[in-house]
Amino acid sequence: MTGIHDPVLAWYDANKRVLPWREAGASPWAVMVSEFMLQQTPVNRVLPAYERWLARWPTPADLAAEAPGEAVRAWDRLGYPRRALRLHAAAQAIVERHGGEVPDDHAALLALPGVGTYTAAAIASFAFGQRHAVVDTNVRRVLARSLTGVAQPSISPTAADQRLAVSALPDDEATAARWAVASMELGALVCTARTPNCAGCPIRSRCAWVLAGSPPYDGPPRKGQTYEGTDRQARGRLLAVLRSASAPVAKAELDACWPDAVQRERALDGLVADGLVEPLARSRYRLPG
DNA sequence: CAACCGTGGCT
DNA sequence: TAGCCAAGGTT
Repeated sequence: MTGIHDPVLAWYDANKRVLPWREAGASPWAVMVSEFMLQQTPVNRVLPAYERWLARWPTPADLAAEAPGEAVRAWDRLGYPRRALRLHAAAQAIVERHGGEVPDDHAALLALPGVGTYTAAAIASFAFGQRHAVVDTNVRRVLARSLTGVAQPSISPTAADQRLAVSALPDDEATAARWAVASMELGALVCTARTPNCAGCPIRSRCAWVLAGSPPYDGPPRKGQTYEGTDRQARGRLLAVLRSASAPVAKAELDACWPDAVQRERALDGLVADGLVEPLARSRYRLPG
């Protein structure tokens, strides 16, 4: 399996995208911001928000000093706005517990709000050059195909995925760090979910899935996520109104953005419970101050 | 652990 | 067109 390292690393050097968080001057904080934004949001949509965010808050302390609502507003339409709240809380934790510096320790990273197994490993690897299995959906797919020989990885991450990724990690720290980005980039650009570009793949001659004749996916059906008419959509509508408002918003204005009163109240209550919306006196609402 | 949590582009 | 998918985390 080590046979796949060199071709993927060489492919990466020749084909990697130029991304701001990969520049030599990118700080650990910049890497961390990018990782939060990239959780379930495509690169192209992250780029503008990322640039604005770092220009405004170049250090964790800068963000920590702001009201959380400003983070939610600056999050714009990246989706899953709780990530903005968690990034803000993580910035505060970094100031309080780590002197304002993004920690380089995996366990310390994992203890931050909004940082799970993947993000902790990604920051430790990308920002600090450490050796970690950085297992995201791209890497799971690359390993599922090239090593396991199946069209798609399991629906949700498993301990087996993690073990496989650990076993595929180069021994040398610097090489492991390069492998982490490179294997992820291969999954993003070539070994894609829908229509992989196997003709352009540096390891097609060693890929277990290709060698098996590229058999189609035969696992359980993937749950298609509906969106129309869901609480999520209602929450999105409500929050969009509050994001664009510069002053507290009257309840009546929120009522106008979603017809079903029961669902609307549930969504609003949920936003308040999540800390994304702050209720004020006289039935007015705003982003948390 | 399954369900929940946004938003938009692509096929 | 309607689904599928996107650098996950939390409960």
